Amino acid sequence: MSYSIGEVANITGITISTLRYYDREGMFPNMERSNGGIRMFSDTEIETLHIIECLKNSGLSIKDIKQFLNWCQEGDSSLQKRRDMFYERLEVVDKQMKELQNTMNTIKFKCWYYDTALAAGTEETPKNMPEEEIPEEIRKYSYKCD
Amino acid sequence: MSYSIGEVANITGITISTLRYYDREGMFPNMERSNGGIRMFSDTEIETLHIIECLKNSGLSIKDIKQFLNWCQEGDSSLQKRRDMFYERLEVVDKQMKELQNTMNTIKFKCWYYDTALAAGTEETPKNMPEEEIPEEIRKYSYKCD
DNA sequence: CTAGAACCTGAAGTTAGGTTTAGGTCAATA
DNA sequence: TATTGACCTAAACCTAACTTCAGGTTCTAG
Repeated sequence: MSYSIGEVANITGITISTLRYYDREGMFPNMERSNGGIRMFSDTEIETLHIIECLKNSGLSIKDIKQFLNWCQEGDSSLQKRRDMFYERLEVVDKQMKELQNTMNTIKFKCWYYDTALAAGTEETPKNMPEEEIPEEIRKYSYKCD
Repeated sequence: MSYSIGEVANITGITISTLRYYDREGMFPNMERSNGGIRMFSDTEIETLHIIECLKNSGLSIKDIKQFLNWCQEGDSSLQKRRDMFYERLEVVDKQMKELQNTMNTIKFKCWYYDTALAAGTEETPKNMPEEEIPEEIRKYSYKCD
């Protein structure tokens, strides 16, 4: 089964120009072309795109992702490097999740803060509220400096 | 209590040049200067930096964060807009967390995949493994197209 | 009072990750 | 066979978010 660039764009939600850019960067070393020079994406390339998205989300640059894809081309001799890379990503994403949880906590605090302000008609109300009146779940995220 | 730009850089981990850039962009509308023109950050600015980080993590651009900080300057008349913005961020960050969880699942699958490959000496082993031999927790992330 | 560390400004430079443009070619359909 | 929609390339362009540079000022410790 092979797909045109437009089909892949539809399947994955990645734009055509980005797909061509990835190809230019060498992300699809095994992709075939029709006689007329038209790209023929296969399931291999779709899976590569899945991995590219995953590694991008984990904070890797396009350059580093290309490095990983090069290792894949080298075969079993690069297994250790590839394993280590994924374990490193594991740690990084774990940190990202914790940071995002902090972000979420601050946002939840702010949602309470503005709900309270709107109910009272003024920001002064939540701003001056004594700690023990702040809902327990968000109390510790009030982050007051002064 | 007031802090020099260098102290703030130490406290927050944000570089001096970034702090100056934020100031140039108007993120600290109430910050004072010494007679000689030197920036004097207060706890208000430290808290603003905390919010800037939070909103950046939630996917907002510097321009949009500036917009929010402008609303803060307008006082109680902008409470509704500010509330709505935080509820929107809530949704966005919720999506981000789900996406990051997917990323994590793919990475965990790959960790298993490469551990298995290394133990066997070849990638063929995990690649051809029948589904029921893949550990249950990660089985559904194997993402095979072919 | 002087040395040097830390601060200041405006303007130019950098980088990643694409996107757009211009000028074509390919392929399925009427 | 002619159209037309999808595809192709190389090269230029774009944007966000900083960072660096050059040249000058302020502040603090000896």
